[in-house]
Amino acid sequence: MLDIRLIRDSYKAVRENLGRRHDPEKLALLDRLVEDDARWRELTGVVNDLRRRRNEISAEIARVMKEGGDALSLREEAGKIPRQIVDAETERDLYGGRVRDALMQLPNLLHESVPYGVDESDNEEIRSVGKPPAFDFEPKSHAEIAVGLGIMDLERAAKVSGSGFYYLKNELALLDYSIMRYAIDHLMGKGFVLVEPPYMLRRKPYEGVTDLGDFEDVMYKVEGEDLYLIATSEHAMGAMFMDEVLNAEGLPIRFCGVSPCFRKEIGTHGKYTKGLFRVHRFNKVEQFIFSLPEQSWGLHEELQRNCEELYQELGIYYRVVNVCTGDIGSIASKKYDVEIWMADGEFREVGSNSNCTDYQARRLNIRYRMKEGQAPVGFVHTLNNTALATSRTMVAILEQYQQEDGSVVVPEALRPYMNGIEVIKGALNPLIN
RNA sequence: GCCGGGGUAGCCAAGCGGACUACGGCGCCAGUCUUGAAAACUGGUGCUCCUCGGAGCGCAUGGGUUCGAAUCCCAUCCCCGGCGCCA
Repeated sequence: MLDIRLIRDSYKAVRENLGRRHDPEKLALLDRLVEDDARWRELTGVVNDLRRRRNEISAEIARVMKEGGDALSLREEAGKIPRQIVDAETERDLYGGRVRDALMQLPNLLHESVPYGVDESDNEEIRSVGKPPAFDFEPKSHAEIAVGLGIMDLERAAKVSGSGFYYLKNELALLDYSIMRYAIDHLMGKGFVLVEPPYMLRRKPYEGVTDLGDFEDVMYKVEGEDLYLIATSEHAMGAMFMDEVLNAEGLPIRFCGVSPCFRKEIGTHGKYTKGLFRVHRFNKVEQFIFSLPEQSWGLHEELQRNCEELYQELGIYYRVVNVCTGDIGSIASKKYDVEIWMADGEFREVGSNSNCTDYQARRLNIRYRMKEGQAPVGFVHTLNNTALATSRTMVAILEQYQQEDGSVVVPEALRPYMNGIEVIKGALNPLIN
């Protein structure tokens, strides 16, 4: 959420910034917001005047009655006011509600270093690390490999749950847990606090962390309850300090969240959906930071280094892009995506790293104070980064570490977590195909 | 799930239809004093709007009763205790 006062004071600059997103609807929304806000302020004055009249007369009635007098005519006059107040309030609230709704729909302001562009083809490649594996055979997709090894079953998952689900077995299930433990150990070693959050959130905190459109396209709602399955632990961790004031001396707070992620993936037809790449549930280890405003840009780079270390130690070939103004989404002020190289020669996103500045914090009312006992001075900044999403990391490992015979070499960094398994051969469970 | 008790400012806490302009304390800020600090004393300490002098709002949240609600009524949420159920 943007600061209404910033919009009032710097309308032109805000409009120009939002204009870089190639979304004319948002600009129209902004213009309407400014008009509605002016009307709201006008009506607030009217309501205040009426309330002042009422308060004055009520005080007069109290005084007269205390002196044993009869306040009949005053009471009659006072009796007319509530109706007027209700009418004026009703109109004021109409505009107030419109202002609030518009504020909740306006995206974050973009950082100046975000490249200008229309869609993902305009994202700016910053660097690539590693190199494509030198196969002297025709490489297979991860789905072919995993099904071939008998360590993944998509058909039976589709039978009972529909497409986008999977059964993982033996080495691949173990690989999933190994990736999580590997990422957890890496981040805890850097002082991140490990958090296993609630897997469901109420609507109100959820509106604070995400785009409202996600309630239709992304999150699963629990029937008959005010609860939504989390699409990422980012959401549960961001909401954690809702309506609180944090002490500056305790910032930044670094969290390492681990959870399953549930996503409807509505509107993703036509995108790459094979195998484990785009699924309705996967596990993820997430970095999340609450910081002071002046710390967040430095921390954004720190998160990026941390997650790239994870890919580098795994020996995965990847590249980093600076996501452009047309592709960045509404919450982030700046976003880096990490994309892995896949066996068909394409790079695809495995994780992203966002500085959300004060956008989520203002929606969630998470402020900070300089010292215990002092008044809050502003909103914290929040940052989130996919350390490792297990599903897509497994895609990278299966495709980049595959061998001609269909087996897959386990990256050395994961072997301690894989009971020492060096090569996945799929021989552990011969009776189930 | 049932029965009690509760939710008041950053924290603790009083008030329980009209002088509430929400008692008091802690913390915090400023001033006095001091070489400096502490202590002591004095004042301040939430949000919104505008015509910067004010006004309005604020007692978990949302409704209602009333000329007037922190106070009475209803609903919801959360916390504590007891009972029930349970991995």
